[in-house]
Amino acid sequence: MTEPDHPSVARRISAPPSMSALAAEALRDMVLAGDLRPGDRVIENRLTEQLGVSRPPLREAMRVLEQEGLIVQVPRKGAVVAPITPHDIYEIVSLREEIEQIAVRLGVPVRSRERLERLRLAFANLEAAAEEPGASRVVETSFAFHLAVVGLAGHKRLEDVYRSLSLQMRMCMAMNRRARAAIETAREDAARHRPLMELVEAGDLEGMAHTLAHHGQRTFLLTIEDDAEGHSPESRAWFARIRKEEEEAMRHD
Amino acid sequence: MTEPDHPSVARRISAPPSMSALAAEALRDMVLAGDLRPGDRVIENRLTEQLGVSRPPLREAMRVLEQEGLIVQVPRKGAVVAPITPHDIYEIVSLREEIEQIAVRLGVPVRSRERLERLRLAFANLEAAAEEPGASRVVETSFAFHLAVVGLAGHKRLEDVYRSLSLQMRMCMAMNRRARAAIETAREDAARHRPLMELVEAGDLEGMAHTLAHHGQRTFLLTIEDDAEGHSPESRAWFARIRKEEEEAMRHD
DNA sequence: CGCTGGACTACTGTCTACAAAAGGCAGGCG
DNA sequence: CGCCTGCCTTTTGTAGACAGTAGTCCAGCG
Repeated sequence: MTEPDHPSVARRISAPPSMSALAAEALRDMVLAGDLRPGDRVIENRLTEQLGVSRPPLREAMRVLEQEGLIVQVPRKGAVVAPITPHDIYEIVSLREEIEQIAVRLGVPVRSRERLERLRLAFANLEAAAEEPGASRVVETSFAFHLAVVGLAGHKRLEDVYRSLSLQMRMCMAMNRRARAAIETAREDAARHRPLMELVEAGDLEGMAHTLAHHGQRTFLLTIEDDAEGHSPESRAWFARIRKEEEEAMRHD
Repeated sequence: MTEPDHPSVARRISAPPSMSALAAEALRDMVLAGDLRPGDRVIENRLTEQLGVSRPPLREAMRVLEQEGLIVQVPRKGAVVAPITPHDIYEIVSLREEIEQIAVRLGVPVRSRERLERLRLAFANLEAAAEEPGASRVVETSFAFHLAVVGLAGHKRLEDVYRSLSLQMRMCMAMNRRARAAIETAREDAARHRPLMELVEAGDLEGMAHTLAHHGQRTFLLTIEDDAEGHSPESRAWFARIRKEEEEAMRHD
């Protein structure tokens, strides 16, 4: 008779705090907070004593981070935090935007009550965070809101890709020395979410697609230098186009 | 003096045959070949002696397969080959198609010589495989050709997602008892790749986008039952729409 | 003074072993 | 006869240790 306990309650626990999951979360936070910057080596032994876990769970965690695109593993060399070139920025932002468009096209017509409710909750959180003095929660809740918009489609695979891209984007924001500016922009950007929410409630598909286009770029454009190395032909063209559109939009304000 | 060996040649070996990679490949082949069917449990101990590797590399391999969407891990229950519902089919095929559209839109205008060359190679392989009696290589090379089309965009993240979706699609094809029919369709479908290739050479963006739309569906529609369980509202609507479009297209032939 | 060869260091890849938890099965009791 | 409970088996999660390889640094020679 060790413990009768409650054999049924364990069923509800969807997250038995496995060391791997904990390690993954801690590692992800380190990257997102900028403690680990792109290009930094990720040494297993160092991390194990730093996080207080053994190597196997840490390796699992690194696998997760790799899947999320935050670190890359080189076969016999070890792992590094994913280096970010302008081309990567191009990939992340352009794909992210495309996915938002797809999600809206697929999800808005459905108007699932449950998913709409989740979106409203995310919106409420966002507004609450915008009121707070600290700005860190603004970034987090803003990303959560966008994720909830994509979630309207009820498309798991689409959501997974979007989640990864969002994480990579946050890593980029943490990386850059102009991150503070980015956060401020995010706060100002939060005000733009209200009209978006109204379009959702109205079921205005076209309006949402239009609003979402170039919505994230504005925030993000400030976080990088365009004279950095690692440009590809398409990324160079893309940056030029975005900047021009941005200037145009500024004139209209 | 153990071995002077050739310390320089090892540099060129990009793939030191790590046990994990080997295990991943073997496991993937098992799933794609239908030896492991969706819903089957993936027992670690059984697989280790079957593949002749130890548990750690096998776990790494399972992580890779999970990332590819071929298996799912339930925390304290073990792993199973990803079960496929009609809703999953909807997700896979619809997203795959969207990505092809994006890739063409981004990639065709660039006309990178190197990527075009890769595509031509894939096309040559496909034509060669279509001549052979065995049909297995037709499926493989057909998927490779489509991947090369997506590769035109030079968008790594887009390609990765596409690769995953293709693998899941192949798993579905292996799963179904009407797989033989699907393969035959793929062979007939191979003939349709020639006009697509010509559109690429001509740089006809609109034409490609139009040709790619509903291109894969035809092949794939045969591989599933529409009366299966696991439908969602959107998947049901999607199936209905696709079937109608398909019938329409048949009439035009 | 520069280059090349070798040895060293430190990291990753792999394996064996242990502990804990969940599910299945059998036996007993109501 | 059915249900509940306790044990057992199976399987995963975790830990620590070992070997192999790649990169680096130093010393010796040209």
